[in-house]
Amino acid sequence: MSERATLQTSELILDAAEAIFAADGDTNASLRAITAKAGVNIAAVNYHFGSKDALIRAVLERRMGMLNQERLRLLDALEAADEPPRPSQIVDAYFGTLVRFASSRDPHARAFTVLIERIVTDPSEFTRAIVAEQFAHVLERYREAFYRAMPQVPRAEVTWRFQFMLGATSYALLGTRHLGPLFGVEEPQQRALDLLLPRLMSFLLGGLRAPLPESDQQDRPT
Amino acid sequence: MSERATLQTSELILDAAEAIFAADGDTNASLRAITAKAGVNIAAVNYHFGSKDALIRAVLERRMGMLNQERLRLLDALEAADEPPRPSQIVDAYFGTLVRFASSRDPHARAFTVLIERIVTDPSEFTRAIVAEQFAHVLERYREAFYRAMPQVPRAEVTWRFQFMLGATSYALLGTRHLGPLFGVEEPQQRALDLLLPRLMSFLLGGLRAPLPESDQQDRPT
DNA sequence: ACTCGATTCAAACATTCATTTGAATCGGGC
DNA sequence: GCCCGATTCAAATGAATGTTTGAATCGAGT
Repeated sequence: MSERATLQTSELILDAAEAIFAADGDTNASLRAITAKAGVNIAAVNYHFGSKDALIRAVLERRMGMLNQERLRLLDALEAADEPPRPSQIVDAYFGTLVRFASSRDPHARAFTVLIERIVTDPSEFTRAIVAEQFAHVLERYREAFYRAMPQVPRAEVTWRFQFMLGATSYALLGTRHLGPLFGVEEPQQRALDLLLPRLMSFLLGGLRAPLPESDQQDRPT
Repeated sequence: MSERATLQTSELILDAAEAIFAADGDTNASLRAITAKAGVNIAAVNYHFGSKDALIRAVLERRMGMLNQERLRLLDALEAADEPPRPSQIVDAYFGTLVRFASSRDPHARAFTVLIERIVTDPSEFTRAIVAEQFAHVLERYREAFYRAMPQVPRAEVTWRFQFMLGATSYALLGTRHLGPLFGVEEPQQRALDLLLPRLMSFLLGGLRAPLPESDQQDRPT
């Protein structure tokens, strides 16, 4: 079974790596732990992927494509409509997609959400570069969609608020398992995720539509 | 110089560790790199601190105390006033303190800000436990201050919004060096930090005061 | 001038890691 | 039924890590 087996072990490794990277971090996770969880030999990683770095890249690229695809699909639909999309619709297309991904019944998808959120704040130049490279064009399209939907707000202001929204969403997702104890919040996991989206949406839109800070005339129009 | 020298090398190590932990992450940073930067012998770490873990704890505790002190001082002042503190004042006392810390001219303080923000999302149980243990009582006091300042908002809602604000602030601080390239934002570092606080404040208050999500009657009053 | 505890230092130790190696094993194509 | 490329495996390799060791060095107290 030369071909079936290859796919089998490759995906066994990818699944195990996804889970262990999410739990322990990418540099902290050892190939021995990953291959043990996958039930394959250590050398299989280098045979199928070439190196640990290549494995990390493969794990990330496998799922980021899904996120990108869904986000672009929703944005295309919004922009194809008669009326120009409203900010709340863009926010839902971008952040709602991620939260729904995190709320998925698929434990692999849930693990990946934690992984991707962590990597954005990671110190490793290598992993952040992968994420940036994969997300760049989607972020660009959404940023421009926000610009068009909020023409009265200076672009620098919109960019910052986009970034703030990313942070709030990141903590919302990481929080249910990492920050929760810090707050004493103890809602059941799945229920917390179900309630999360409307709560997060209210907050994001409130922040996005907040009055501009005083005396913030940009002095350097781009 | 038995006593002077001890303080000297201890603090040389702490300063170097702070910088390298912030740059590379705590598990990723090696004692050899730290002691090389500090200009001391490798064994000095174990002699003065006992272990790498103890060094990490020492680095964190040294500065978290400052943050806690300032945050409690400001909150005490607010609560000692005639009128009860308004949400915007509490937000400024908590998040403004952090941003001002990050905008400090002291490069050590700036490095520490990045370090602490990273650790909150770290996979390592060990470091997160230290941060949680150090911050717990301050978070608790601020959370209750928000409860009192916003009696009409359900407590669970306030807690979540507090957490969203933490995330937005975290990305605001990490962002100027990590996420910036991802957006193509290229403002000079210091100027970006000066403009950051008013921008962040508008966003946080907008989110905090946003209308409640529909159909969010809590069904389980605590 | 000397002694003694505190501190520094170079070297070694034990462990863990990613990666490589070369033989063993598998299974479809002739 | 046999062969050969693809795949798996146990074992070894070499580099990097935190920690320990024991001798060398320092400097205040007498």
